[in-house]
Amino acid sequence: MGAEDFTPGLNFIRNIIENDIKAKKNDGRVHTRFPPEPNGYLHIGHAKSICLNFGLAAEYKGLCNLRFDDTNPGKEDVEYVDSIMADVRWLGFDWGDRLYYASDYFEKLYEYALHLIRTGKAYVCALSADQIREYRGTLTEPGQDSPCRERPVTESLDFFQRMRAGEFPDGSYVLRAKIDMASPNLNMRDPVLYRIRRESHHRTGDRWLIYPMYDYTHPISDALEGITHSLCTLEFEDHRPFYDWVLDNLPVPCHPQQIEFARLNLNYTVMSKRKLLELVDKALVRGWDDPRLPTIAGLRRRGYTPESIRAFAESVGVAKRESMVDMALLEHCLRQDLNKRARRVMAVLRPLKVVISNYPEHQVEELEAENNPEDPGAGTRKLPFAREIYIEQDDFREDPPKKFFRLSPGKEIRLKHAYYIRCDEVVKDAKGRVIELRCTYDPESRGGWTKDGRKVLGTSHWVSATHAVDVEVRLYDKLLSVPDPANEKEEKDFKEYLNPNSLEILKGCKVEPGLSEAKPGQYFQFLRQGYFCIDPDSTASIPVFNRSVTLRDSWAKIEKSQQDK
RNA sequence: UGGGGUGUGGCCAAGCGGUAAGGCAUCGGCCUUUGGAGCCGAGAUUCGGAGGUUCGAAUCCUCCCGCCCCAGCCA
Repeated sequence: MGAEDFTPGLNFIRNIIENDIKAKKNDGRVHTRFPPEPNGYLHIGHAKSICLNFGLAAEYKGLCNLRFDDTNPGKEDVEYVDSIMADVRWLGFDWGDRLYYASDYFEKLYEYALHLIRTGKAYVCALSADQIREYRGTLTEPGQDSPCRERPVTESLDFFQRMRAGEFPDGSYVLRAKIDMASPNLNMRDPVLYRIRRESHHRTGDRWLIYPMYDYTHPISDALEGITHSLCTLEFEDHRPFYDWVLDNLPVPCHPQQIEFARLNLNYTVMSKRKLLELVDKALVRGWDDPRLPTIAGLRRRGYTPESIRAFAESVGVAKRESMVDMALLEHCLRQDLNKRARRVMAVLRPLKVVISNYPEHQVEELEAENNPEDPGAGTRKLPFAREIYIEQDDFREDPPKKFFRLSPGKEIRLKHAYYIRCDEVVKDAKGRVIELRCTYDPESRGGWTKDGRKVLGTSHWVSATHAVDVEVRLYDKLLSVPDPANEKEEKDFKEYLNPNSLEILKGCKVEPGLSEAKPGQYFQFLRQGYFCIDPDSTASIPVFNRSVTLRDSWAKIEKSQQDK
C-alpha cells in the first residue's frame, strides 16, 4: 500500500492486450517473459521491463517466464545469471517453475534449422564476415546474392551437420536464411542463423560448436514457451519482420506478437552496460552495487525499496517515444514509500556541542519520542537528555540571514521532543570558528511546549553528547554533473562529466543510542535530513549509514533564492 | 539520399472526431513539536509547422520540419 496505491495508467500495450482478450486471441491468455542476456548486472532500465512483463501477466491473470538469452557464450557467465535471479526476486517477482534458458533449446533450434534448409529457406554460406558485409549492400543500395545462395539442399544439409560435428574452423561457414538481398530492411538480407564458435558455454560446456543467433533464437523460444506478447525495446522494431518470418516458416506451436516500447532513460546517470562496466572496471565506483549506480544492486544498497522501484516503473509509463525521465521522480517514489514506514530517529551529521548551563550537571532524563508521526502504531521510544548535547552545525548561525528560523545568539528554538533552549554565548577557537554554544533551557518547556503559548520558529534535532554513538555516514549525490552528456555542446567522454562530489564520507557523526542496533534491511528517517540505511561495510564498532535520499528541503530553496538575488 | 519509428506545458504521459486526464518539477497559500509529511490553488486559448475535410480536429487527409533506430558471424 502507499507507494502503489493508485490505479495503473493506460498505455498502448494494455490497449493491445485488452483488445486481444476481447477478440479471444490466444484463448484470452496473457503470457510474457523477461529475457535478459546474462552478460551484466541488471539496472533500473531492466526494472522497467521486469515490472512491465511480470506486472502485465499478474494484472491479466497470466504468466511470466524468466528466460536467459544465452546464445553468445563468450560474453556470458553464471555470476550474471545468479545476480539477475536475485535482483528479479528482490524486486518482488516470481517466475515459479518457469525458469528457462535459450540454451535449453539448442537441440530443437538445430532441428528447426534443418527444417529451414530442407524447405529451401536456409543455406550454408562460405563467405567471410567481411564479404558478407560487402555483399549486404548499404542503407541505400541493395545487396548481392551470395555465391552459395543456390547451394543444393542436400549439400547445405551435409555442411550444416558437419559444422556441428566440428569439421570446420571457426568463422569458415555460417547458416543463413534465404530471404531477399534487396530488401530495404537490412535484417531481411539473408541474415545469419548460426555461426561456428569453439567457445565453452556456461551451461552446455563444450557440447556445441555452433551457436544460434538472437534473431533466430528469440521467436522460436517465445513460441516454444507459448508466449503471447513478446515485449522488447524500440531498436528491435526493424527485426520484427524477421521474427515473423521465422515463425511463419517453421512448424512452431504458436506465433507470439512482438511489441516494442521505449527503453528507460534517466538523467544524471549512465545506463548502458558498456559504461557501467567501464566505471566498475576502472574502479571509478566501488563495484556493481555502488550506491551511486542505477543498478538494481546499487539501488538496493543505497536504500531503495522494491516497492518504490515498482511504483516508479508504473509511474514513468510505457510508450514508444524516446524520453529522458527526471531522477527527481525516482527520488519522489522512494520518499513517498519511506515516509509511511521509516522509523524517525535523530542523528547529528556535523556536530556542534551545546552546553546547557542551567541544566543540573549529572542529571539525565528520559524523554519520550514518537517513532513515526505517519504511523501511530510504530510506538514511541525513550531518549536520554543531559547537560551536554550536539546539534547540527547548520542549525546555528551567528549572523542569521532573513527567514533563518534556527538558533542564533539570543534566539530560542525547540529541541525536538525535549525543551526550548536559548543561545547565550558563542565559544570560538583560535581561528574564530564556532566550537561550542552555551545555552539555557526553559524547564517549563519539557516535551516541547510552554504554558504561556509562546512560539518558537525552529525545531532542531539533537543527541545527548554522553549517550550518542559514533557512526560513519555516506552522502551520495548525482553520478553525473550534467543531465545528459549527449546534449552537451562539446562532445566529451562521459567520464568527463562524472560528478566529483558524488560521494561524501562523514566520520564522527553522532546518532541516538538505539541506532547501534540498526540492521541491514531497516529503513530510517534521520529527522529533517533524509532517509538512511545500514551499509554492509558496517562493523560492530562503527556502523556505516548510507543516505538513500534527502528530504525535500524548503529552507535550501529559500536560501538559494536569497543568494540568487 | 533506403527502410522503420516518433513529435501533447520544464520532465514523463493519457487522449482514438465533440471542444487538453494524471504524476514529477516549479510557483503561491494553509497547516505543522521534522522549514518533513499533508491540504488547497496556479499555470498548454493549445497538442512540431502549414494547408485541407468537418457544424466541430491533438485526434481524419496532404505537404513540410525535427529527433531516434538499422549496414555484428552482439543481444
